[in-house]
Amino acid sequence: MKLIEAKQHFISSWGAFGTHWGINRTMAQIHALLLISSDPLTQDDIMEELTISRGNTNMNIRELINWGLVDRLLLSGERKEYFTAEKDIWKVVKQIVKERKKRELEPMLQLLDKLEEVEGDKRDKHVKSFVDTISGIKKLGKQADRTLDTMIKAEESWFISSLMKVFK
Amino acid sequence: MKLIEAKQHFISSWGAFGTHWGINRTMAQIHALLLISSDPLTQDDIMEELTISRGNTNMNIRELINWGLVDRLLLSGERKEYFTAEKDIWKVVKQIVKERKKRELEPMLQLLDKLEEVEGDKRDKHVKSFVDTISGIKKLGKQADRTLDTMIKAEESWFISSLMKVFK
DNA sequence: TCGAATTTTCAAAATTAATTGAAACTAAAT
DNA sequence: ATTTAGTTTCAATTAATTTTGAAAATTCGA
Repeated sequence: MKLIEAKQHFISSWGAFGTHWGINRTMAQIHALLLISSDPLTQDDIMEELTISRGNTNMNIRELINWGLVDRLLLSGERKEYFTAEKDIWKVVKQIVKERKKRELEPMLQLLDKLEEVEGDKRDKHVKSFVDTISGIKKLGKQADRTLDTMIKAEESWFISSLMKVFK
Repeated sequence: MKLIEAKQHFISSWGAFGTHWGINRTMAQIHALLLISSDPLTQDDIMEELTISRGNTNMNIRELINWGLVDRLLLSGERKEYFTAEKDIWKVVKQIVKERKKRELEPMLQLLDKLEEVEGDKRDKHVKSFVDTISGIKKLGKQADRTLDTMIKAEESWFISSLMKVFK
């Protein structure tokens, strides 16, 4: 397979992959493109490469910057802005985990805390079924939260070697 | 908070949560409803509770069964089908991980294997950047694949106690 | 075998999400 | 101060996804 073909393949697959994880296709594609580019790219480069509009490109780059996955780069003597993606995939994964934890897991845990305090007789099977389910989710969720915190702080080498020992 | 109110809260939040993870709102809501119900429910119960159409209910129940998250139940003497969800949240998580691994991670790893073999001089920085990124993703992906395999086989108690020791 | 109860399908409609592109805005260069 | 290159915004459009509901299919009891 030629490089150009392989790149296209990767970009489109990464885009499709993203849609299964609640990330829009274009955002995932821009990320993929920046991941495999040896040099920083401008908005125009990205528009042209992915054949998408200026507005779409701009909004999704901004969103990637919010997620901490892409950096704006000002080259001296150049008026245009350039963009690069973090290439160390372990850092990328940690960053995504960090953001999703903050945006989704933490609010969910707060909600579960409130729901667990529902009024009513705990011996009533309807109440019991509800509280048991909520408690179970909360317990696992809190564990996941702690585990992810540690993961976010970890080095890749540490992650791999430690998990290799345990998960065996 | 009253039970009925708490249930509605949980169902709607679980639905919104699902949409961030590539799962449609209704499917997540039906799953939530079954999770917190003390008894099995019929299609009509679900339709009524969530005020959704028969077709929608039916399709999403089917999808939940495909995912292995919901079981069909035939009560003797009853003509209608009843449905229940696995209540053990650890089993639920393992089942979701198992399916997503099969549907998404494994195909992605296969693709990366092919893309890594791109033609061209590895000293060319364009080729190198591409191959390095692909290799990095593949390496982490394969590690994740192995880790998840072990997790799928694990007991919850084992999971929590082991991880507590490592991630500390 | 027939008929009623129940489940399933799927084309059309409704809803939601993504994308465009032109205008407004901003900031550097002249 | 004005022009110009570049960036951002957002209302309107387009595309994708979800939902409906009625018809078809199936299943079970009489």
